[in-house]
Amino acid sequence: MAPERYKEYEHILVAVDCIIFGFHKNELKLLLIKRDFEPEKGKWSLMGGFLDDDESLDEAAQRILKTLTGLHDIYLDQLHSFGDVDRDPVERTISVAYYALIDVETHDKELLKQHSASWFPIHSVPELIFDHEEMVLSALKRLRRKASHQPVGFELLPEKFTLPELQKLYESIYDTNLDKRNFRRRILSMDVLEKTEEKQKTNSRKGAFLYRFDPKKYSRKVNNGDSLIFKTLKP
Amino acid sequence: MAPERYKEYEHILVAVDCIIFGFHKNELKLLLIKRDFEPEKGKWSLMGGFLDDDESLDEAAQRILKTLTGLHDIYLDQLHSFGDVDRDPVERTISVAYYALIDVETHDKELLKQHSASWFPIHSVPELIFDHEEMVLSALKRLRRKASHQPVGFELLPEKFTLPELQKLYESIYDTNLDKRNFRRRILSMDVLEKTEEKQKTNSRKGAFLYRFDPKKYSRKVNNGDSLIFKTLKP
DNA sequence: ATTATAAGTGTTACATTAACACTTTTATTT
DNA sequence: AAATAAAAGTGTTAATGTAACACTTATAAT
Repeated sequence: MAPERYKEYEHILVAVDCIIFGFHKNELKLLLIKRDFEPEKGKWSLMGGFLDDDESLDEAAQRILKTLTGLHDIYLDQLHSFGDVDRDPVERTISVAYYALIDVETHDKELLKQHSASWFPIHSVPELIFDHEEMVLSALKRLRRKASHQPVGFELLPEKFTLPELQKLYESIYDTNLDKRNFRRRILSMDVLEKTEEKQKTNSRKGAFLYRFDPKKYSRKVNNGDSLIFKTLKP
Repeated sequence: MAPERYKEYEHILVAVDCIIFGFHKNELKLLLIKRDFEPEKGKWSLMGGFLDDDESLDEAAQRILKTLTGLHDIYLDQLHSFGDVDRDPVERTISVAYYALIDVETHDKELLKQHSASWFPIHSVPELIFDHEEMVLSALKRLRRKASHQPVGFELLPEKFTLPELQKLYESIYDTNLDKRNFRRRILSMDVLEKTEEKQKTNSRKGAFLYRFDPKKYSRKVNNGDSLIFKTLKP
């Protein structure tokens, strides 16, 4: 006979934390909120909350992110679960971390509604509570790995973007400098970009052509199993 | 004031499941146990158990694996957490999955003590309980990715092994055939193997030289940041 | 008209990868 | 003793991919 419950075992608090990366003003940024409850009230923290009984982990991540920042329908990838006994000083809690890449421009308005969330340049992240710094480092590692296999840039940039912007993005992800000619050749040879006739003149007198990511071409490639491998980029 | 407990939130049962890969008789194998409790008693399952209050996730994985199979001090990597609301029909449970690669020969004796655990060829895995099949597929994917960056073979083979054995291992991981000459050149050029004078004659009249993995050379390389990238192997 | 600034463009040497077939060794068979 | 069968072992070449490198173009501002 099936039991109704695994009675004898410990039930534990399960948290979900969200690591959100953005890209703005040629810098990779991390979204943080000022914690408004104890413990560590007033300190900077990832967006976190507890898993409810009636939602999956993925759903919890969506809900928590939305509640704290207004961001909704963001594609969140699960990163890792953190389970050290003492990671939360209040009570034994495990945390399942998720991460996402978003375009700061497109989502800015939603965020403005909120006062407690702000973007920090990835190199000037303040002290974080609990093991959140470890989570961020782990997410950054994952982002780098992901970026070397897939054209992640497109998730972090607005619909239309220039190649110099895309290059700056990769440079900030890898914290390095890349050769313009090699970078362009590689990106364009992936054949997932569509050039528009518009020029963006924010950064130069000459202006740079705007490109758009072509999701059809992209998904056709991915479905064909063509790995869009974007090998380790070197200066 | 810091609270003593996050009282208002749901406490949930946290399981840990272990996916163990082995390699024997030129085949990639998966370790499973026959479940001896309800629900699904008598069905095949991954090695699983519940997280205790006083142990980390990593520790729980070690303990659970040891309890059910006798295997101890195995390097377990965290895979993913599975959190669908209905994944366990008895009670809402999330499961953190871990995976490991072990050498069947070396650990065989410990396993023999146990009657409920057996190895299954990866292509003839029986029906599994809950979402365990999804876990296995996900682990296999991860193993393939790992194998293309690091010489995983060494974790799955006995101390001394022949190059044809190592090739068979990679072939079974990728489920493909590889060119002998290219394979050998690549493996040997990584310079982490040591050739012994012994020949193994189990598989041929001529006999194949036994090699040994040189952990010093390997860790020196890894520490130098030399990625032992073993690019996608093609036939 | 000049200047300053970022965008844009090609070529070459070098390294890596894929494709490919024959020889060697030795236990077994005749 | 010779023939055979079966897996181990070995190199070369063409094609592809990668890294290094410097000048021209377009345009707003002066």
